[in-house]
Amino acid sequence: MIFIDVRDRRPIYEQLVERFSDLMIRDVLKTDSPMPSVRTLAAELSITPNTVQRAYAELERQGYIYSIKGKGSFVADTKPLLKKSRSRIMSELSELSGRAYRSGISEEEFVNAAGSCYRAHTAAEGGTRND
Amino acid sequence: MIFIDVRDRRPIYEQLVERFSDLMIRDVLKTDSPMPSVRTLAAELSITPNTVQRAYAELERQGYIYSIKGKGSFVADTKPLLKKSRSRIMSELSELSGRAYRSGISEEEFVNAAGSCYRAHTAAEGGTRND
Amino acid sequence: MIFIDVRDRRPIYEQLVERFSDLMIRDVLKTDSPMPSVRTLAAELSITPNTVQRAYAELERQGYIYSIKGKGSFVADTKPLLKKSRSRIMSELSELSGRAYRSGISEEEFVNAAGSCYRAHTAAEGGTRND
Amino acid sequence: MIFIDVRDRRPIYEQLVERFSDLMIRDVLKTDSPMPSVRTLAAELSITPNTVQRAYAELERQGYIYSIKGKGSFVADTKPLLKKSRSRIMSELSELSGRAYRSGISEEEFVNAAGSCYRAHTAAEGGTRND
DNA sequence: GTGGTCTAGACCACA
DNA sequence: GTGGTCTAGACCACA
Repeated sequence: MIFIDVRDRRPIYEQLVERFSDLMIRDVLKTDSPMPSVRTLAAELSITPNTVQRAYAELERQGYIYSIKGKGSFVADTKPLLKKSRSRIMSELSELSGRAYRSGISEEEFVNAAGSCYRAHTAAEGGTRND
Repeated sequence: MIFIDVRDRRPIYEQLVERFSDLMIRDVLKTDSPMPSVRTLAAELSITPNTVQRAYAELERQGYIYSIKGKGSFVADTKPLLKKSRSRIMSELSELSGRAYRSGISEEEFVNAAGSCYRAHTAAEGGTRND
Repeated sequence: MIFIDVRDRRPIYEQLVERFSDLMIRDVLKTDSPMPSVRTLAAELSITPNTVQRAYAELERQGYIYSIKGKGSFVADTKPLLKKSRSRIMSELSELSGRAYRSGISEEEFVNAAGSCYRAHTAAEGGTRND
Repeated sequence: MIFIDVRDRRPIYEQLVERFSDLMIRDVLKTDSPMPSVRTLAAELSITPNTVQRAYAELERQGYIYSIKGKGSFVADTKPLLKKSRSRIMSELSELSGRAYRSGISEEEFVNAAGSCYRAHTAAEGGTRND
């Protein structure tokens, strides 16, 4: 379910954070369901528990999971997170479009770029997701 | 040519920076043409020379104008600036579209939002530009 | 005895939870005395029984009331609840004062703020309580 | 200047974050001045560079320092941070005082507790600071 | 068993 | 030189 992309130049822990948060947002991992234990996942991916731990710590900091000492880590309710994330994206898009306008980028150019940038991500992560 | 929007909650010097850089990017103000002197502009806009000075300092820092002691300020060549600005906008748009994708925003929704955000800026600043 | 503040922007069920828990903590509502039935209270306040139900469910979850099927809801013993709540408040106050100290807030400023914040709540809720 | 308290049960990296942010807020460490390098500080404190790195990462995340790869870490401008921190503390104090009021804690009790909690922190960290 | 911290050391990219 | 990531392993508190 979770794979590490060796060609990806980003650190492993960052990849893990993205993969997991993705699965939660798409509701593949349901609220309150248990995450694999740090050691289990480390063994499965053949990486050190430290790196998994780091990813989990970041996921917890961002509100995607909650950890209970001695019990394990669990998927948090990501709905409020999603809402906040969306509204933030929209406000950044607004700021960005203003700068685009002032840099002489036309509406057509801007909208087209938005579309092709978006599709680039679908392609890039689509493959990984189907594994 | 330059107007201050009293309803705009941003500081005046920031408005001036935006208005001037705008005129340069749209090539209304040509490279090497002289900027109005600090005192002249301050008198015209009925604001303190200090505020104009601050705007000019910021424009110089950003590379939009250059100053020659005893002669005044002049419009810089903004083409390289523009190129850098555009490529930065595109890379931010790419990063943003990835986050949109991962937040469950569809391509259609993202592209539509890009368009309407852009048009919001055209409407808001359109009046100033035609002067 | 129970009023809804239409100007209060919080959801009605949350207001109900606060009003009731308040009355229990101040011992206006005694342990084991019956709560008004869901339908009665809903009619009295001209709100839907659903909202009252939600407030009661929350009060039960927090330990303020207990429900007996077919008989109704009753006020729980709130003394242990109170003790826990107080000790939690004190530990949060301790944590907060540490952060205040480290943010350069003086003892005088902190203590004064504590007092005026407290009085703000007395004023705001004073009216409701006397009814 | 920086010491680790072995009796402190909190993790070392957390102590480091607190000590450093403290020094910045009290303006002992000035904006843009260089932080000791990760390796230097690790050697000085006889701990592993990893732990220092972790503390620096947290300080950067919180906005206290900024790091430039290959150049080092530097003290950030903490003034806006301070302002935000203070306003947050005040709003939490307000929320807390409301809960105190509703838990039957009197104004006098609350204000006194605020004072003695505050003084506890002065005492606890006063000694460390003078070293 | 679980998460969380730390050690001692390696290697990378960047300047 | 600098910060940043990772390994392989130890130990702790908590359940």
